[in-house]
Amino acid sequence: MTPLLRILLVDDHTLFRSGLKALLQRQADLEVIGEAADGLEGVKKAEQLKPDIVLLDLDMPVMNGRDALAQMLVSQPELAVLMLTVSEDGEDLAECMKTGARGYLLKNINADFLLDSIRRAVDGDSVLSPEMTAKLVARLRTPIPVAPQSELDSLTPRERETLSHLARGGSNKEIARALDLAESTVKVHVQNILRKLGISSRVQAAVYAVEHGLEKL
Amino acid sequence: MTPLLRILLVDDHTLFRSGLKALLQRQADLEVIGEAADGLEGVKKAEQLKPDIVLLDLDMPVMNGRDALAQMLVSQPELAVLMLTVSEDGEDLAECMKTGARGYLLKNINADFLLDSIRRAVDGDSVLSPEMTAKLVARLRTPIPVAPQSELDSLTPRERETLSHLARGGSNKEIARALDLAESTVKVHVQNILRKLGISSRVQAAVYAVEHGLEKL
DNA sequence: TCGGCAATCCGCCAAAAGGAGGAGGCGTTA
DNA sequence: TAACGCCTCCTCCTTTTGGCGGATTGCCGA
Repeated sequence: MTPLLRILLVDDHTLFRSGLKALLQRQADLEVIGEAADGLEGVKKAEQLKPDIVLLDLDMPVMNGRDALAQMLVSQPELAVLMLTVSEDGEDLAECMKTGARGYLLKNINADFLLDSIRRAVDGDSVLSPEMTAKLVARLRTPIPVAPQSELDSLTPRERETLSHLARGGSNKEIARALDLAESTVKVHVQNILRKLGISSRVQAAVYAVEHGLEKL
Repeated sequence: MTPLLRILLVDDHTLFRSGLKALLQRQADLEVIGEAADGLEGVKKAEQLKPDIVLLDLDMPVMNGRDALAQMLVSQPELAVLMLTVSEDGEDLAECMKTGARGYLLKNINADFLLDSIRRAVDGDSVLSPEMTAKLVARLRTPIPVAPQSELDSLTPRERETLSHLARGGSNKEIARALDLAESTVKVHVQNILRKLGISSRVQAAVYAVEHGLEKL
């Protein structure tokens, strides 16, 4: 016999979960082992129950599906997660698949397609709603323009220099040595960087620097 | 009744065409109106016969499927063309879909999937073999190869989770709140992360996380 | 010439991080 | 059973940060 596939349902609509559960339980090889009504609860249940697959809604209170997905994959990178949502947004799709969702299904799919998708996802395949396949292909045709130059220009040259050293992990004292400054001066620069970037810790500043290709300066 | 879907088969294997034709003709709503054994011939027939959909092989003499696809779309931009091939190469897939193929199917698919795909493609949907969906998604993820696992898998799940929060700029206290832990526990995790990654500050850890695509997790 | 700004420093303070040790629980594996 | 790794938490300690408040110099443009 085929091993039982243990399923976790995460969706904030109780009725939707109930219906889905009834539908899935009719299959001999499927078992719903848990439910959650928001992302945070979903992450916890995924951790506790170690399901074979998670059906995850996108739009939920407390923690949305995207973040929940990310959290689940941190502790269980091989977990099969199928997004099950109403969002036909190509951005949502791309984000989820990039993050590592095993599939992205719209709630308008029929039962057979869902069942088939569940089994395929557990086997390691990626599955998409037909409509979303088209969106993904469209994305392929228009890569992504992106080129945001930003509040980075509001930084003074010295501040940028300080930031680049900061992003390499130096302490204020080390940065001061490297730039031949007093530590107090470096602290002032760091303060200004934080204020201008609207953040509150040097760690965030470092991440910002890396994401803007500033760490190599 | 549903209108007849007029199909053109382009494949250099005669036997494959025969079999496919027999299969398709069994469907009341499908009709094979023409065949071609190479890309050039395929382009001509597509021009003459104005089919609703073309099933097009990739590897063919005289003119390959990619070029034939491009040619067909010049004169009939709205023509539905399904690539039907043995190539599981992600490059082939991406090229064909960029050029404008309506779908990319491997020859190992079953009949039902093919019939379903034909009807969906004519309706304007994009269709992919399940295996190729995974390849496309993988392409989406390429910016972050994730591949260089390295020291990263020396981290325990909890440490990875801690690291991902750290990379978002959270203080130990905030991470503790997020993970529902004591701050002291988070400090232990951070210490272990620093030791395992061979670095000496949380800033470096955050940078490492970002460069390894772990910050969104 | 004056105001603004970048850049350089001070001191002070509370909070956070880094580092070392120990310790109990829990599950897997030898 | 014992050993091991992981997770959890603790204390005690030093160093680093973040966040104030100043201050001085020099440059540039209105």
